[in-house]
Amino acid sequence: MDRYNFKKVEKKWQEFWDKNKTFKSSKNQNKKKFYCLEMFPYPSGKIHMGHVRNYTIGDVLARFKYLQDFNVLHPMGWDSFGMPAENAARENNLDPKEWTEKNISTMKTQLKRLGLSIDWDREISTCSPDYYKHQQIFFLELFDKGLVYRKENYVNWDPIDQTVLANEQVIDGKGWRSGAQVERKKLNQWFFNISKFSEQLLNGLESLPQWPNKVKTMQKNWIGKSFGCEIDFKIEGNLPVKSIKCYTTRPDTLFGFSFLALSPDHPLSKYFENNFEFQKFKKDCSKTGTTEESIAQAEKIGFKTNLLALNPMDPKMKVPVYFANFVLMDYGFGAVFGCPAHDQRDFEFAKKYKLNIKTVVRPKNSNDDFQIKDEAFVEDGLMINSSFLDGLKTPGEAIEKSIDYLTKKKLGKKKINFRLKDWGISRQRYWGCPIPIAYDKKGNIIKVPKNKLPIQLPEKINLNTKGNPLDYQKQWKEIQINGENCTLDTDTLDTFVDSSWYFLRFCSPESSKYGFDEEDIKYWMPVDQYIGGVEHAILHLLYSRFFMQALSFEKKNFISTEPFKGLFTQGMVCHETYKDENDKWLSPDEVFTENGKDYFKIKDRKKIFVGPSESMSKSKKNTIDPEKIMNLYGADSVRFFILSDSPPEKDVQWSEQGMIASYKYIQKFWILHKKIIKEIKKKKKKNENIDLTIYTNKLIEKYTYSLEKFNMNVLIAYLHETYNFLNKEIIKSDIKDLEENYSKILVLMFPILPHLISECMEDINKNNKLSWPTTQKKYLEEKYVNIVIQINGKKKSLIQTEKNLDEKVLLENVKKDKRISNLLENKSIFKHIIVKNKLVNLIIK
RNA sequence: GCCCUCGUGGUGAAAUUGGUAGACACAAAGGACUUAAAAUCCUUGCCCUUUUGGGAGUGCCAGUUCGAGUCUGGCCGAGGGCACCA
Repeated sequence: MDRYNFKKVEKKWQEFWDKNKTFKSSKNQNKKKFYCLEMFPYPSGKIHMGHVRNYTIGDVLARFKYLQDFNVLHPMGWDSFGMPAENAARENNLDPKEWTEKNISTMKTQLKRLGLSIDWDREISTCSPDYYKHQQIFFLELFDKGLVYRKENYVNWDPIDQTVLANEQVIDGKGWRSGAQVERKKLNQWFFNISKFSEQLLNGLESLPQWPNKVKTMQKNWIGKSFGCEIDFKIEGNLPVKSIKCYTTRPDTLFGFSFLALSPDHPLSKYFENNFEFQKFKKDCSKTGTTEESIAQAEKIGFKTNLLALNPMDPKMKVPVYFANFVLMDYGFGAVFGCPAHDQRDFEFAKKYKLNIKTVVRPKNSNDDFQIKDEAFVEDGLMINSSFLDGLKTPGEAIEKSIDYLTKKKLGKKKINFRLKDWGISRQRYWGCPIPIAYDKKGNIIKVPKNKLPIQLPEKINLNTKGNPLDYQKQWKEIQINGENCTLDTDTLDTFVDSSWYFLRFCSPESSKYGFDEEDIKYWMPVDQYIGGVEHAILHLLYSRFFMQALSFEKKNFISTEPFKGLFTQGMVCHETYKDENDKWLSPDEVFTENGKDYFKIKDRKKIFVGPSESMSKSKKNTIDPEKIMNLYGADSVRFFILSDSPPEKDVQWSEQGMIASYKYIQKFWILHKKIIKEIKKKKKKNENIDLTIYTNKLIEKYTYSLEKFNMNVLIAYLHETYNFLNKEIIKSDIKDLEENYSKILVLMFPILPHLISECMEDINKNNKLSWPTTQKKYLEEKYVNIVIQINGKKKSLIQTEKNLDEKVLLENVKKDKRISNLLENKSIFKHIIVKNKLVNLIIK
């Protein structure tokens, strides 16, 4: 018998789908729509296994929805702006555009080989002027709505390369190329006012039941709503400063106040600019870089001023004012009141500068003499040493009462605070969307008029310059606006902006007037199922949600301001790691094993070290190239395997054995298929085989259930089971309803193995219009059922009975069972529990 | 430190939501077919017993229940997230 030739078959069907535009989608008001979207890839060169997993999951769902007769939108595009293009271009003297386009073409071919049901007519690329033109229009719209503004912000600055570094380009506080100590530098940058929508973004999470709780929790924490109090501290000293504002969530601990700490960037720092010691202190702070993590790891340092802060609870209590490196300007008012006894950071700071530490909260199970010792006490407790607050429960009562007091005395007031910061969108790079803003000679901000959009990136420019390459483009920068000579902003937009609205563009990829067409949006949006990596749980998803808010702000033309109704985050693809005796990473191609335990280098047969399985990455060389695998085993096998071993939300372990098993499944299924076709075509009189019909109906039920729950690994198990069943039962005799049942089973398999099943379908009915099978109730209800018999809750036996058997008769049958009757000897049944058609539990003494 | 998630055979994992634990697959061992190998198929898989059987068992300890992998509390362990968030 012929082997299944996946190369021929897969090519045949991919060409068929292409030619017939099988997956082309258009609005159809008579049909229910389903918008299935996977996170679009960055065109880095070739697709990796993570893409294979992501797009296979999405494709199975999309094809399932096609079969359920939904009007499916399943598009694909390219997140094609970003640093790797610029880096690759610098390293190999290439043009980022050419590099990107070449990668897109390669990866598109690879995705097509996977057999995805994509409507390629909607393909978009964010680096295309057709796309970013609309983004520039959005930018100006948001500018008009007051949602874009300019302010100074710190960046990672590489003093040797004279360039701004991304956080990931800072390694151990040093520039990745130059190795120079990274400094903090202030730059004027553009911001989206995302914090304006803090409340909406937080509340919106409540309306997303089809999102993983994990992601919602992460976003909730990121937005970080807190209830606290704003306090005006009166200040005494030699500066023209009367008061300093602080935000606190613990006003109850004010009686333990022992210092006031300001961020080094606090406005008051201007009075110390000429102070040599302060300069030195600030320089020390700036060495730590801009990531919060690096600030976290730095030792706590401070600079003492001559100012004194008065305790609002008792103005006679005066404490010193410091600048401290652990206070962030971005949060609250850039000033905190220090209560060392009940905050660990304050405690460490107070220890270092020998400041007063006064305990004002005690644990519930101690007495009023309680004193904190080696660390701050931060748990719930009762107030002590705090005048009118003494004895109150804290937090809770004590916080409420202290806020009341401060409000009455007009020293403070209740305040809700969010920790969500505004989104800085300026990037000092070439390969991004130009910002449609220019400056006149006086430096005023001038919007680029719409008829001059898009501002296109200059092509084929020299990238081997220090700093931002666009700064050197003198001709390009010059622009005439209203007869005046202006200069373009040379920064480009954060690539997260590109991906914050691409799902809208997919609805109207051709619309030239505006980024999307409102009628299209009304029909297709929201995305019914969004699928991607959990690494985008916060930023990309939050920014996209913000974009919907911002675009509909003062407009309300969207059906929903939430872009993604359902979200699924898939796990990573992992592989063992290998290292040689010199601690160098080895790729799986470079090693071999004979017993599955000990691994050796192919080159010199030296033993190597096997590390833990980790997510595939180029740096660890533990990647498997999907193209190579597809050449060896075909697309259907890869699709089958990538779903088989683990539930999609968990990490999956790549296994060559598992891959081969998937390949074998397809081969043996093909052989079985040919046998079944032969059976179907026989003209003999056929026998009734109710078992097959029952099996098929049950399969349809549980298969659909698991698919809807995204339990794709279970689907694979069912397919194995189905093969085993068919292989055993069917060939035995001529069966009447074979064709009908078998074609239903094939439809179930279609989303996972589209090429193989298309080929199989051709043997049954060439012009079959496939649709998802439904079940017939009468075949799901069985005549006989298995009843578990328990004694004192433990399984002892199993009997088969008629369904819905009378309880008395059932109990008679149970007692007749040999094993049970043995166990019942000399015992009396003192209670029985019957779960209908399932179980009998006898309680005996 | 805070928040979240998860602990089931040698391995990846199922378990229709409180009712037969280990489906399905990988690996291993034994066997069948073969001159042989490959391929394919079958059996086994914790403890006691020659067998028939019996027992234990879902990280650990309690609890609720006729019955717990599933629910509750405590502990232990692993993984993930975090922006020192005042």
